[in-house]
Amino acid sequence: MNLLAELRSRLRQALVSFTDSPESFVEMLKPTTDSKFGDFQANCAMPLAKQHKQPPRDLALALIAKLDVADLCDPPEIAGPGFINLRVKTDRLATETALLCRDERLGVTAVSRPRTYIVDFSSPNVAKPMHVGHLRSTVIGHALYRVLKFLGHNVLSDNHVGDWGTQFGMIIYGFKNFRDQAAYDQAPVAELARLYRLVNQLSDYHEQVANLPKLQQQIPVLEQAATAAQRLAAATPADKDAARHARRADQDLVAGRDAITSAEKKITEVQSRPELKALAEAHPQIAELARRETAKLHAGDVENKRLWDEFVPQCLAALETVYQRFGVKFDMTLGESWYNPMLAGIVDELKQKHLAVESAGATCVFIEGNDAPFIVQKADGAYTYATTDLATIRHRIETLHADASLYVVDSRQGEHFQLLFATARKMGYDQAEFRHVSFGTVLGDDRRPFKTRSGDTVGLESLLDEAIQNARKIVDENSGHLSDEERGRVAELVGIGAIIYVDLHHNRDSDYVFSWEKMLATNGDTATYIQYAYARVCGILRKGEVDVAALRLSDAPLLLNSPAERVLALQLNAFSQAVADVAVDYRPNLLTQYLFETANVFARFYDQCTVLKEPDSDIRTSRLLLCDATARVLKQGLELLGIGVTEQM
RNA sequence: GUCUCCGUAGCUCAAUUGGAUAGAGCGUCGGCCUCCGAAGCCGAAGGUUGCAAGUUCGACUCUUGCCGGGGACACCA
Repeated sequence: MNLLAELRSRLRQALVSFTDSPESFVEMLKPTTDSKFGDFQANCAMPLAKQHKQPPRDLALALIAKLDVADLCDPPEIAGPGFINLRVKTDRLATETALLCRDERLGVTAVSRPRTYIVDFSSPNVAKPMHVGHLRSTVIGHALYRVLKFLGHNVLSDNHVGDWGTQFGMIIYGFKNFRDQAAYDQAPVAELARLYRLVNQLSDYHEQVANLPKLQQQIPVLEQAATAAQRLAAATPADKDAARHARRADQDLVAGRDAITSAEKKITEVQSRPELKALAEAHPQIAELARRETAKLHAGDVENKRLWDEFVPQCLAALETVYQRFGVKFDMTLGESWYNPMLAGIVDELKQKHLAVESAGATCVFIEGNDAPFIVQKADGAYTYATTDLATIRHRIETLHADASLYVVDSRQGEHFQLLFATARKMGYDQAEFRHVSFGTVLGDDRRPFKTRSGDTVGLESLLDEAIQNARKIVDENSGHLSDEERGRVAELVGIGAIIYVDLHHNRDSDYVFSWEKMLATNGDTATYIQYAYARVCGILRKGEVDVAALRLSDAPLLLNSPAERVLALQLNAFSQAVADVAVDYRPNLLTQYLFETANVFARFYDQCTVLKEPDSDIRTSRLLLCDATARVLKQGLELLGIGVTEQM
């Protein structure tokens, strides 16, 4: 039984004589913030009292009189301004826990009305190797996918890869002009990645060379503006606008100088290397030519399409190896190219419905309240990712019959999704839920957003390798009892688990600072801590040669005589709620938090209650039941997050 | 200029969406292995939640203003 849900349901019944809309008050029943207040607290008496113009404690008293929880709780107590504190009867907790220990799904009941969810995550550009910037989408999306599925929903994961954009023009251009055939034969994807970087760098070089004079000319202007603004601000100290302008002008000047430094750096990088310089000089129009290759591909050029057909499967296969290491599987990988045939139809429909209009040569949808247009066709006739995303929505709703579509994408794309969803609703797709499950940026040590262009980005593969290597060192120090092969397997679980956990345990809205130290940590609030707790429970069951199947089949009672046992039992009963909470607002960190607490509560239990050495056989059996259930909760919970466990480490 | 997000312990982050004394981890200091796995447990120090007003029984959370920072803003996805 989900105790919280049950108590809320009881409260709902009690509330009918106090309010017509009990739901918001029902949700004010929560686990206590401090165990001295009992197990659950209802905070609804205060706001209700206000509605009824009564003293809150009086209202709390009246509410308690209507609240039928005698079978579940000790008599409710009123505390402070009108908090109602509930403490679950220990014998009732014991019988509930006994049931939980026998339940295959650990108290998590499947939803009564399953929905069809599409979870859209990871979605890298197939032309470039994945880097740490792709971590969050992949890891968060995968966790949500597994949680929703476990809750009984019908869930499809979709990797909406970028396989049709300008980057392929660059690769094709690079392939035609710069390829190292031997390198390509040996490691095609690496060679393609090199070609992409090369073409990108050369295009960038010419752009910077062209831009630099303009940037330099601007400096005196900016300097003048800054001094003038400062003078004005100094002359009128009370004028806040003047002060703000002065600061702004200062910032603009700094930004202008930074732009020059950055441009100069890019230019010298090419010029300082003769072979690069020669290539740059030989290909002055490279950016335009690469764009033309893209256009030819889109127009159906035979040669470019042949190259594309050759490249894409190899790129996808390379991505697949990374996903395998993370244990991620997609139900579909429908990239941009897949929607290509539908794009013209989308634009036609938008025009027909008078949703799209022409503006400056481009076809745009304007959403009231937004200055920026939603461009569905560029002036040159090319479609954009806006068009693709609309086609994707149509497919998901008309063919896949999705009730909800989750886009696990960087928060920087918030405006795009706002416009996308608004446009989709105008097109008539207004029944389904569209949700941008946004997440914050991964920052560098300098607290600045991780830049992909800088060249210093950490590849996802090397991140994994490093984590596993580091874990291996720690495993070697700690696990003399394991064979070489077993240690390798454990190091992989620990290393990859650490990475996944670091990402998931942050609130997804927050930015977080990438740090090797934290990525590799195996103590504290980490996956390793929980995996270790799991291994310790398994150690008990193994040493005791416990037949867990028989144990679960037995009708042995749960005995909760010591505080540590009671706390553990309560914690295990909260599993179903923790899983459900993740799905409410798509927040996996609620589950990492729960699992860390569970492991922590178990560690205290482990410290305070002997199991195998317990002389009283009833108590021993009861504790073994708790151990078994703890192991299963930890394992199930970590697996929902995409993290594996091992019985020995 | 418009829009948007953020500011919490030395560091990295939470805070059940308005609840009781703001919590974890790391780091620091101090205890605990003749006892089921010490990758562990227990304890201590560490805070004017950027600043100022307001809303109310009650504010990290909501409102306004200010300070500081990130990000997005017409043809890249």
